[in-house]
Amino acid sequence: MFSYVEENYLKAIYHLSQHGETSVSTNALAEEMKTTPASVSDMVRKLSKKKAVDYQKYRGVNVSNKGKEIALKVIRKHRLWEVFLVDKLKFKWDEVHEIAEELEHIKSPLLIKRLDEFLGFPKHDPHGDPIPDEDGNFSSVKKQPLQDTEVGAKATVIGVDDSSPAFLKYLDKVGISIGTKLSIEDKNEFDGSMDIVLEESKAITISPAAAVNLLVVIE
Amino acid sequence: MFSYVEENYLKAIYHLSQHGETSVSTNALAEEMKTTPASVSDMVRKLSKKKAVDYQKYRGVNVSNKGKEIALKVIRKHRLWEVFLVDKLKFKWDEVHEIAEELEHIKSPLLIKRLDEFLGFPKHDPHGDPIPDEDGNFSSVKKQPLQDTEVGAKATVIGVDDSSPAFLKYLDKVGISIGTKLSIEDKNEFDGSMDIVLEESKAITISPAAAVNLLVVIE
DNA sequence: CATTTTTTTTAGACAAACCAAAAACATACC
DNA sequence: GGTATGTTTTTGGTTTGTCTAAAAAAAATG
Ligand SMILES: [Mn+2]
Ligand SMILES: [Mn+2]
Ligand SMILES: [Mn+2]
Ligand SMILES: [Mn+2]
Repeated sequence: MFSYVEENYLKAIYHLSQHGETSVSTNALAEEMKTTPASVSDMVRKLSKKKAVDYQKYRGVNVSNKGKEIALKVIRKHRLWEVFLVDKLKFKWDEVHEIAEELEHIKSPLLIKRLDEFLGFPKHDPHGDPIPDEDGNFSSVKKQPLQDTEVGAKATVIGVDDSSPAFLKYLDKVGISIGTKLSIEDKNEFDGSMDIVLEESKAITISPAAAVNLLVVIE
Repeated sequence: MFSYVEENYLKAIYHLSQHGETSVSTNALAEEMKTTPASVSDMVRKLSKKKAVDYQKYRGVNVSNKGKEIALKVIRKHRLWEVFLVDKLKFKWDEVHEIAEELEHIKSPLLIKRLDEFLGFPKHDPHGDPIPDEDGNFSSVKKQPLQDTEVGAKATVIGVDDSSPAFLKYLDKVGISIGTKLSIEDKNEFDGSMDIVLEESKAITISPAAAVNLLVVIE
């Protein structure tokens, strides 16, 4: 029905539309998919013909209900496999994304049902992202970038906005993981960096680049 | 390096060459791959250019050392995933082949290493077939079709030569699985059927069609 | 409203897989 | 040894999926 490339496009469109604007531009999508706007235009027209996206020329794209369903199924599979890799096969959280990119395209729905059961119906993946259920529903708490959190607040890390190994390794190094509690001590006007204290009283300073990608929930 | 279709071809060539003749004919391969001789000729030429098969026109194909290595890696992955599906996800032995056909093409070698470890380094898949190690070595006991076994012999079922759901379901129904011990009571000249008694003293008669596909080792 | 930027279309390319029909070949029988 | 027979290869072509450079069109900007 849908090739794995088409599935990847739908996932990317869904992702970008969640993140930023209502409508996803051709150029933004081209950058995300590491390809050219012309290729994106081609594919988007194809997906539109298949009713997987809503698309008006020059107006950007959005997943249709059908497209959203497909995207969420792929996301569900991706995240469940990530849990499997970390919980069962002892991978580290920065090692699983690439492998899950392949596994997410395995078709069998029964496989995913059984995998979900085997993993104990997890609600979040190793990066703190929620796992949609079979119907595409998932609970979302109102998380925010650490960057946007007030001085004096106490917060808990519940996710990351950048799952690159570089960032995840950095977090490991400074001692931050999903569930880490922290308090914001100060923001430095000069360079936008933030002084925070982790639950075990460890004091660190983190850059704005890190702070925008660290998602927290306020206590 | 090799597409999943190429991997499937190599697996099929290896399989046919193990089974029957030294050299695999175009027609035999076409039948196995459910395609036409013309397509096979095409692909075989391509694989030959890539040094994955030894091939002389009109003389049939064989996997090269390189091709054998690839085939055995795919077979290893296939069988490990089958063990995973049956042992961990509670699939039945007749349900796993299709899914493993997809999973066997996932690339990460580390994934397979960890999976092997997670499964406790199994030596055989759910159908009794040996799982090659990382270097492509596997132990093979001298199994034979039940068909070729003498009246009066006692034997243990160690594999099947046909993994189709139809056959596996039939075996479930009559109470035969890997490890079942049985004794051969009689062969009926008339239709080639065999009377056997299973370990729990259950007496059954099985057709030649079943007997050729049931692999046993004599005690 | 004119210039710049963004987006789309056009026109073409490539690669992987597939197949029907024609041609070439091997070999087995007379 | 010649010829009929079945097998294999080649030819020529299709489909699907993806990609790009460059031209054209639309939108945004000042
Ligand atoms: Mn991921
Ligand atoms: Mn993730
Ligand atoms: Mn199998
Ligand atoms: Mn098997």
